[in-house]
Amino acid sequence: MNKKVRVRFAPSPTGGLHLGGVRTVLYNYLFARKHGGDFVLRIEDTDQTRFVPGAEEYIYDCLEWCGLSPDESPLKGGPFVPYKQSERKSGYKKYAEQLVAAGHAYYAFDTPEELEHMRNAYRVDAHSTAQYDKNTRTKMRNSLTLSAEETKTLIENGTPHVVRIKVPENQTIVCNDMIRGVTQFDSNLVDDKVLLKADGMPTYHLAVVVDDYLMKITHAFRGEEWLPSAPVHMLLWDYLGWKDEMPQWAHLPLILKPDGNGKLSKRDGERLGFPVFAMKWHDPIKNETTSGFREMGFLPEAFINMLAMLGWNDGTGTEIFSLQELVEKFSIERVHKGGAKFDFEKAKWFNHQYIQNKSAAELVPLVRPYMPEAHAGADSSLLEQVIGLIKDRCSLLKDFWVQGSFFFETPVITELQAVKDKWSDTKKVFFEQFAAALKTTTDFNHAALEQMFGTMATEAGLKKGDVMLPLRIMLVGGKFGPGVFNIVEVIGCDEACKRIALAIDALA
RNA sequence: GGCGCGUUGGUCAAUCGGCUAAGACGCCUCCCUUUCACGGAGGAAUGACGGGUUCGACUCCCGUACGUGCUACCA
Repeated sequence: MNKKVRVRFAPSPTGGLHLGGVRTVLYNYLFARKHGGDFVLRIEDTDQTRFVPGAEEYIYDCLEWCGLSPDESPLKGGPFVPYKQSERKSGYKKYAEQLVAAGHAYYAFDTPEELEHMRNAYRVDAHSTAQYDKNTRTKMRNSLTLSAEETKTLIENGTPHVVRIKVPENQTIVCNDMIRGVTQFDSNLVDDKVLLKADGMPTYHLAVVVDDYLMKITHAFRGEEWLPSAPVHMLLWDYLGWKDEMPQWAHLPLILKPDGNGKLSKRDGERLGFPVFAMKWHDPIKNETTSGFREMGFLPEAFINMLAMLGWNDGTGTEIFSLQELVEKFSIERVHKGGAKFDFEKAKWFNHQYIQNKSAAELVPLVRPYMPEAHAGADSSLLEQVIGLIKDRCSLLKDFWVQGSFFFETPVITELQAVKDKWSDTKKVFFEQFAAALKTTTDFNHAALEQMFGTMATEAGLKKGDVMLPLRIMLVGGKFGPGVFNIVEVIGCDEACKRIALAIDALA
């Protein structure tokens, strides 16, 4: 066990990269970095019926945005090219045949109709379907029931056929998992999975073990949904004669939906108003676009940090970790066994922390893409000033616009009624005088302005508190935002006077 | 249905036999702030159930319940 650590993330490019997928990438990445190993990205596109244009490129983009770039991939290349299973197609057949020759697999010629019939005919009760296994394979059309001659003829005639593993009877198959410890399976309950499909492509089961072997993978991390098929993989490692090279397994817990039960899905995100994909995904087949964490205004570091904590912690209570710190602290043994419900509020909290830890200047280029087009080119020093004023009330990058749009455009007043209720001629006169005073004052900074405002209010026989809120609503449009006089200082005299005048008109 | 996996506050979770059960998110109260936030101080809220083992069990074992995953020529 002193081989160089090599791990892989092996997605099937069929759509957006889901939270759970990114976390699997992350744990692979952390483990590889921690142990000075290699992180491989392998594209498992063996199902040609599920090909989705753009899905592969999307994965590369996601990993890059997350800052989790692989050392070897279809894009980058590496010592074990190609890294796409569709391009490795020709390599799998010989292993399937090797298994047939050794008596660990067989050819099966059953049509979909025949399979369907078998599943119904041999089921033990109404709730289940029969498996293709030791009980039923003797009743099907395969090289176990057909003579060698018949089998040969069928194959030579080009009869569609698959290769199935011949699962042994009465064995206990043990999977030793780094997270869960020992799990045992009764081989009598494992079915004869297809290894090589009729189109010549391997199934996942054959492809993972062959490629993990060929690519010298030492540790295989994947979602918990794979645990039930682990015995098939164990058997394959054994039958192919690679038992000593078998990677160590770790089956990661699932990420569940926040409410109710079940695995988190794209639909839940839509229903509950949060993303489940890392980045925006456009499905060219269904022609629908799904927004992602990036579009929502997450910083990749925060997104990664949040994901790391969903199912793992270092035991100290620390929650904020840089990627480098995660690399140092991460250990697969501390990953939980149980699934975690995703909590979007907590996710936002992580992002808030990261935003607060950045200076306004650092935030300028990050916030800019979330500005509406008309203001995307806003002056950087203005932007920096605004960001500095509002960042502590922003959790997402897109919050900067909702919290600060009034710095850039005259707002629509949504809370006029709150002013109107207590409006008076005295106040009207006061605000007119205040606007006039703004134009002549030489000391245009928030502290001086506030003092002037207070003094004038008193002179007009008004309480400062009675005119603060009206001023805020005139300038901001609603009851929110940073200090009113900071706002006056930033938007400047002309704009402030204009908004006051506009509001006075609206109140008339 | 079968098989696998899991189960500490609403959520994420610490604990690896000594618990008066950390911490974080969220929620509530108060302070700060003549707005809303931020920040500060408090608060409510937890071991699924039943048996064992043990001086002692949230921690170990066995059942039960519940949840979840798989049960495709999909991954």
